[in-house]
Amino acid sequence: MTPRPDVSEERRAQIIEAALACFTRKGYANTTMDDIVAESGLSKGAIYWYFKSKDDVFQAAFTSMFEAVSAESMTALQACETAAERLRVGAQTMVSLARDIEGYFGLIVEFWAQSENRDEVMGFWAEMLAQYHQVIAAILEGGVQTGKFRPVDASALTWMIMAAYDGLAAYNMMMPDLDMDKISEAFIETLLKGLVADGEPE
Amino acid sequence: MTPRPDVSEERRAQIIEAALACFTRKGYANTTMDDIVAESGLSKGAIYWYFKSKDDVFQAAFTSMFEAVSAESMTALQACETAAERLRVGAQTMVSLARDIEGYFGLIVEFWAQSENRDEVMGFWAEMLAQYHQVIAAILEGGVQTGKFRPVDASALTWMIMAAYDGLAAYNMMMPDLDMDKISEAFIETLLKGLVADGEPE
Amino acid sequence: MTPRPDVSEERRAQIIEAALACFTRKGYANTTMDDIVAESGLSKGAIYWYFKSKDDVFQAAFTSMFEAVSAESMTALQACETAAERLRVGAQTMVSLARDIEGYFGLIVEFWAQSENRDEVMGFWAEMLAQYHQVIAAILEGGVQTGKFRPVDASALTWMIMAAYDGLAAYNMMMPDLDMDKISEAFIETLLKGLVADGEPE
Amino acid sequence: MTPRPDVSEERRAQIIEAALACFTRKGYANTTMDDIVAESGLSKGAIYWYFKSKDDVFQAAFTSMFEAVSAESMTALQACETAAERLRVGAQTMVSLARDIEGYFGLIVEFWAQSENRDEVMGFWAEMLAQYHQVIAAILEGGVQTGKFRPVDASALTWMIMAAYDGLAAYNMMMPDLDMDKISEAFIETLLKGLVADGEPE
DNA sequence: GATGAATGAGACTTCATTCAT
DNA sequence: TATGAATGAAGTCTCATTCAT
Repeated sequence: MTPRPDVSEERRAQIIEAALACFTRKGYANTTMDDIVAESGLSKGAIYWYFKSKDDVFQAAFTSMFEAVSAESMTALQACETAAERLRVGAQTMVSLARDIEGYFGLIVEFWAQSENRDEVMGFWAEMLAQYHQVIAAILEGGVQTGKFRPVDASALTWMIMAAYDGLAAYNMMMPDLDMDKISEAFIETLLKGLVADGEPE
Repeated sequence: MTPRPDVSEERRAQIIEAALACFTRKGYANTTMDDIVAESGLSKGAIYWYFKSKDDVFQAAFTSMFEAVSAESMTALQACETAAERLRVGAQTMVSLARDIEGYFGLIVEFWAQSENRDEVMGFWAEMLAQYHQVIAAILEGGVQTGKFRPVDASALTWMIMAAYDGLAAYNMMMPDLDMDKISEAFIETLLKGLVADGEPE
Repeated sequence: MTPRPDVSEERRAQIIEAALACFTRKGYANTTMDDIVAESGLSKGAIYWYFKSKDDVFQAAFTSMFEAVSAESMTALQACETAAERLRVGAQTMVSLARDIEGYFGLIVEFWAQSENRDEVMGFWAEMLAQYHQVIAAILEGGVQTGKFRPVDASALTWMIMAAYDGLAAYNMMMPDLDMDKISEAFIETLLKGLVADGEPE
Repeated sequence: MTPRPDVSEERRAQIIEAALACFTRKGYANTTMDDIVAESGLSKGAIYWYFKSKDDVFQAAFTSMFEAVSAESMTALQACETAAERLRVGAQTMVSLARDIEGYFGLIVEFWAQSENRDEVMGFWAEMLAQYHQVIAAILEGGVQTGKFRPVDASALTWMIMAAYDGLAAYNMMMPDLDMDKISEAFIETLLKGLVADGEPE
């Protein structure tokens, strides 16, 4: 009697993938557990075996996606030499993210907005955003410390840059015709103009 | 025989006020018609006498709020002399908005997300955002035309600024401890540095 | 001060006409009091001033229509010489009725079927049908007494003839393509063949 | 591990039986889903697991009843030798039907009347009535072809016979004291007199 | 007489979750 | 582990009827 191979990780991944597909396609509220069941090819019971609720599936799916994306973008950032370059690459990454996971920020907001227990959910996102914030703030601080950037409140500016790209992702969901590349470029270049210290090349 | 005074406007306002209170407190999905009934002190039938659906109540409530806010900020903007000043005042207005109508962006997204007919709802937001966009883009274009600002893609930049403030509003919902004033200021000042043409005073 | 002319009969007629139009167009259940209000051009309160409920309107409308139709068909019948002729004319009248008041029997049945208080409603129709029955039974009995018709149970046969034409009216409502004239003729002629006594001309 | 026995057919039957009981007792409109829930002993969800709407339950219930009745009467008809005999047996069957499923014609009409989409529902009845029509028309045609019956428009006459018995069923709902047997007999015998060809025994 | 705003009980349906097998 | 039938609370909306003016 060989022990059955452990399929639980595989199953979780299967469910998460299906869930993500449903959520991005139809939003959180409009996705039913039956949708996820159909998309995953598993059974209702199986979903509830691995996750304790619809909320739980959602958070797991989002965490998983977020981790994958983080790893990827980290690699891209590390290849950059200057702070300006990093900002540009970061911006491109965020635009790509919005395109790949269509409406990810809309999902975040929707999920939060319709939560019975907003306080609990708040913690979840706050943590995710904090990680994000740390990476970008480090880029700005790097620029400031090397004298390339004027002294700015890196943390504050970072929040706003993040907000801008997350907001753009939400806009893109509601207005698919926006040219995100053009918008992002106009923004980043102006910002860089404002950031670069006098007399410094980029 | 005095004709009965027309109370319909009063009733509509009563319902809208109640609805807005409920929606901002609990989100769109979690607000039931019974909540609005209780909050307004009217009956279910009365709500449906003045509005044809929950959606309809929401759109009316949101429009009414938007119009009130627009009127206010317009007045503030008209008192400004320079484009830079206008941008600063506009920013402050948007921060105030986020503080006053906590979660307005969540409502927008949630309402959009739950719509059966997203295209229809898109039109609703598109119009609202277009008005918003027009005002801000005009500020930037004004700056460019007077030579105060470098030539920039005003429309693109405007979308991003709007996205940034809507994103910030969303962040503020989920992280109420953010110092929005500081964040907004760091952002606007950097942006202005990047905008102002060489050799020009602000 | 001339006394205001009494408009109550006029109003009742107005309401009844509107109600009949609505009921035949949409059936009993699907007709709302608001439909009748709209069709009549009066107000909700006016309807309830003259009638105490939707049921009441319906019964009044039906009675009124029935009386009008009865008077008309009586005249037509009295012009006939033989019993056979009377039967033929009666048949034509019933087909015309089905065509004019489209679905009248369907309305009767629907109204009965969805009544909370079927027993009460039963009496209403029973009385109407009894009047109807009397007229037709008299035709058959006339034929029998003059020796033109074989001796038959005139009352029983009458019920069935009435049922046939009312049933046809209902069928016509649900299957508008039925050729009622042809169907009625095939029926009446066969029936007359079976009725006419041996050796008698029609 | 024995596989779970499939109870779905049993459940459907359980629901259909409960529904039929409710519908015949109170009519279509006055039967609520809660009535069916209570009568069936199942839960609301269970009903909607097996049927997608109240309409769907009704159609399933009616079809099932119709099929049961059809099978029964077919057997009875096949035992008859002559066309006249068949007509008599058919008539008895129709009277029994009216007695057993009191108000079936009311249900037909009511269901039709309340339909949003009458055309769709028409198809449902049309099919049912067409089967009915085919059987009876075949009897008449058989009589004509063997020379027992005079040449008549079998199809037209059939519609009227059906209408007569459905009409009678409706009358019986509203006037339960009618002696349907006597009425039906007087009718069929007269009709047969009119049908049988000269010089033919029955 | 007449108006029409207001009422509120009640209907159908959805869907996250559970649990016997 | 896995299944999918079963649960039932909760939600939106309709509409006959009432009543202050």
